Order: sequence, then structure tokens, then C-alpha cells
Amino acid sequence: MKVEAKLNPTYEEIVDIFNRALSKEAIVNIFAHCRVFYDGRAKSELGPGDRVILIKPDGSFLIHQKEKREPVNWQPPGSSVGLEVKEDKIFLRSIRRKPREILEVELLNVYLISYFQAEDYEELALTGSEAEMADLIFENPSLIEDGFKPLFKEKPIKHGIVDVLGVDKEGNIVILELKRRRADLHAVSQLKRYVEAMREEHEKVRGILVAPSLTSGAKKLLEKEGLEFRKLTPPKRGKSKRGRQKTLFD
Amino acid sequence: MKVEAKLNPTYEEIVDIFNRALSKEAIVNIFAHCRVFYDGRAKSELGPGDRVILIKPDGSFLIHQKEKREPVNWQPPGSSVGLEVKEDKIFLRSIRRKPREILEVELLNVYLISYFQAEDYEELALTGSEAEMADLIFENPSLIEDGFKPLFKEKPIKHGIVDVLGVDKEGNIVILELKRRRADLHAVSQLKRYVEAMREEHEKVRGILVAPSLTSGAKKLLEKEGLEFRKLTPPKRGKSKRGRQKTLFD
DNA sequence: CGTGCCAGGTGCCGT
DNA sequence: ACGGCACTTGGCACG
Repeated sequence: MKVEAKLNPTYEEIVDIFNRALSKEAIVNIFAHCRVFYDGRAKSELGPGDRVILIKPDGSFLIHQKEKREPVNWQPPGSSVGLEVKEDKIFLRSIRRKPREILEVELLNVYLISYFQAEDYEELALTGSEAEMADLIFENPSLIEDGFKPLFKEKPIKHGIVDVLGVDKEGNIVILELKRRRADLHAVSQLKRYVEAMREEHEKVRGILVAPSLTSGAKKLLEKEGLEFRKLTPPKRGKSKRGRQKTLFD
Repeated sequence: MKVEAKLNPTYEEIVDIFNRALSKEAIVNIFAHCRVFYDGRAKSELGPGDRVILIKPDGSFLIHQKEKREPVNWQPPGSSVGLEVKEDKIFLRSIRRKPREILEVELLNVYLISYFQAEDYEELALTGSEAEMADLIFENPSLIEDGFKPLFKEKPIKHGIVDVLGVDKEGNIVILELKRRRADLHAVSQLKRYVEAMREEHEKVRGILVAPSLTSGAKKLLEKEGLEFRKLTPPKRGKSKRGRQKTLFD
């Protein structure tokens, strides 16, 4: 069976279904009233409440409250999960090694347990990333400025890795730091670090922050440091047609 | 009913259960074979496959494949969800405004639809954060060095916000950048930015990176810049009587 | 593996 | 809202 679901299961049914799900490498889904304990890189406690628990066959373990995109507690892929019944209590326990982390869920009441032997061979195809900004600049360097010649992508230097390294028409070394979204102080610091590292060994080095926009603070720091800005929005490459993104949702 | 679940539902049952879930502000959980389209800050497409869909009453929308901690597609809290049946096809659509983003799920087959009217009044209590490192330093400044006097926490300066600002026994201004985990190049850049900003207006300014450890690159840059390092691991404060605070006093 | 860095980052808290 | 930043960040690519 690819999917199974049981409302208000007994302890025996929970154990039974859980083990069957594990053997099938299915995704386990539990609606439960529970308490949660975590100890590892940090440590946390969560009192009794209703949550959704998701356990994936790769060891990922998610506990979701009824709000927010983020799980309140979790365990990353590679963790090992187990179910334990002792003294009229039932626990889910997930252990990660390196770093050692333990997630423990006391199931006070299980409203629903289900599993899903999911078959999925598709991968996400995403466009509009920073990497595509770099590609775009290599295809059309004049987007930065007339005479700009990009030479390296993801080039390791003394203290970090430069997004794009090139030269301008006057022979200056040009360092580009790309941001797919509005650039902040962090981005300026990053660019400054690269520029200073290159200036240790070269005469004329320019630094250009390339992004759709700048925060106010980033603009101030950029100007103070004598760095530059070029406005550029990451492209959304259409799979088939060159048209705008209106094709699907209008 | 607090929980409801239907295996292999008809279109009508899907609509029925989905609407009931919405009116109860329940969490909706769907096991489905589906395709996914997203357009917003970026744009993506995901071909047919089995996924778990979670829709929360706050508008959060998660689509999980069978691996990884992260959803393959999602919509953040505040988004509006709708279910639409047209021409023998059934779609889930979630819209976010500001920025405008659309997530569309074509449900090719629904194995299970369930909802959970979760009641939860508990919040996570977590310890071992960077904020607690700051508290610890204010309680025991000699952890940094003898004679250190912390003055401000989260102090806004010219180009950013300093974690801890204080003075040493010789009257130098001291800037602390705290990291709860191994500090990297980014952390050093951050500290350097604060130190340089303060040096514009003060004579003697020291910068100290406070973290459990340093990456090799961070160490190199830190030394080159004349910045300092103090080893400190974020404390895990025991909530109850079980004094697990050994790390504090040994 | 550790190092470095992007992410549709998310979430929190300030002005 | 915009800004600055932490996060059990997660995930990836590369040496």
C-alpha cells in the first residue's frame, strides 16, 4: 500500500504503522498533541500543544506549529529516527551524529498517523538566481559598462571568492559583487574585503556592487569607500519562449 | 471535528474538506501527485511527482519532496490560498502581495487529504543563542579580559549595529562581535566594518571576535587586520534545577 | 571533511 | 514599511 492513514490509533497501531512506513521508506505524517525536547548545537523545550510531525525517509524530521514557514523544531537529513513505548508513554526520538543532536517528542495524544510512499523523480528548475546574473554579464558585458571584459567567475582570491573578476577598458582590475536582491551593508563589506585583498598585489582595482537596488546604509558606505554601483535585476529565463513571465499566471 | 481524513477523495470531497478546513482555521495536509509552478522573486517549475503539501491557517504554504529539510516550493505567512476546479483539473493557488508572488499546484491525483484544527499556546524556549553570550559577558566581563567593562548591547553606530561595546582597563574602546558558532570570514568583515567606523571618531579602538572557534581563513584575516579573538562558547542555561551549567564554571 | 557563500532565505526587532 | 542581523540557519560547490 502506498498510503495508509489511521485516526485515533492505539499505541499498537502507531508502532505498527510507523514500522511499516519505515520499511517502505515512506514519508510519515502525524497530527499529535506533544511535547518536544531538543539538545545539540543549542537546546530547547516546547510545552504541550498540537503539532504536525513530518518524518522523511532521508532522516529529515520536522515539527510544525500552526504558524510560520519554519518548523519549530527539526532534525536535518541523515538523522536516525526511532519510536519507543515505555511505561505508558510513547516517544519519537531522532539522533544526529556530527554534531551530536537529539530531538525527542513525547506523543501525548495521536489524532492521526499516516504515511506516503512518495515516488518523485523530478527536480526543481529555478530561474532568477545570482548565477544567472553572472551568465548574463558574460554574455553582455556592456551591462556593466562599455569596454568591460569579464575574465573569471567565482574566482578564489586571498580572503574569499570573487563573483566576477574582469578588467575595464583602461586596464583596471574590476571586481563585481552580485546580489540577486537589494544589496545591504553585508554586501558592501564583502566587496570591500575583496577589493582590499586585490589591492595588496595590484595597482588599480575597482569594486562594483551589482544589484537591483541598494539599502540606504549600503549606499552611504559604498560611497564613503569609493566603490561603485550598477543596477541590474536577475533575469528570469523563459524555458521555451523569450516572452515575459506573464505566460502562466494572467 | 478537530481532525478529518479522506483517502482517495473525489473532487467534490476535496473541495468539501478543504473548505471546511479553511473555515475551522485548520492545518491542511495533502498527499498528492502534482506539478508546481512558482513566479515571484524568482521563478520555478517542478514536473509531476508525489509530494506532501501543508497549508497553515496563517497562509504559510509548504510543498515537501521526500528529501531534505527545506520545502521545494513554498509561500510565506500572510499569503491567500484558494482551490479551483476547472475543466476536469484541480488547482491550489496561493498569492502573496508585496512582493507579488504566485504559487500554483496542479493536483494530478490526491491520495489523502486531511486537516488538523491544532490548538497550541506554547512557545519554544531556546537556550544557547548569541544573545545569551552577550548576557553572560555582561554578568562576567572578565571572560573577555581582566578589567573589561561592557557598556552597550546592540549599539547602533555609523555603519551597522555593534553586538557589545565597552572599554578596557586602559580606556580603549572595545568592540565585540559575537558568534554562537565557529566564526568565518563574514564575521571578521563585520567586526572590521564596526572598528573602522568607530576609528573615524575615536582614537584607540580594539576589535575582538568572540566565538567558540575560528575558520582558517577567518584567523588569517583577523591577524592581518590586527583584530583579536576570544574563545567563548554560548551557554546553555538550565531552566529547572538540574544544574547542567558545568560549562560555566569549569 | 572544512571553507566560503547563496538563498524565492525566514524571522526578529528596531526606527 | 525599510533596515540591519541572527539562525540548531540549510544547501551547494570546490579544494
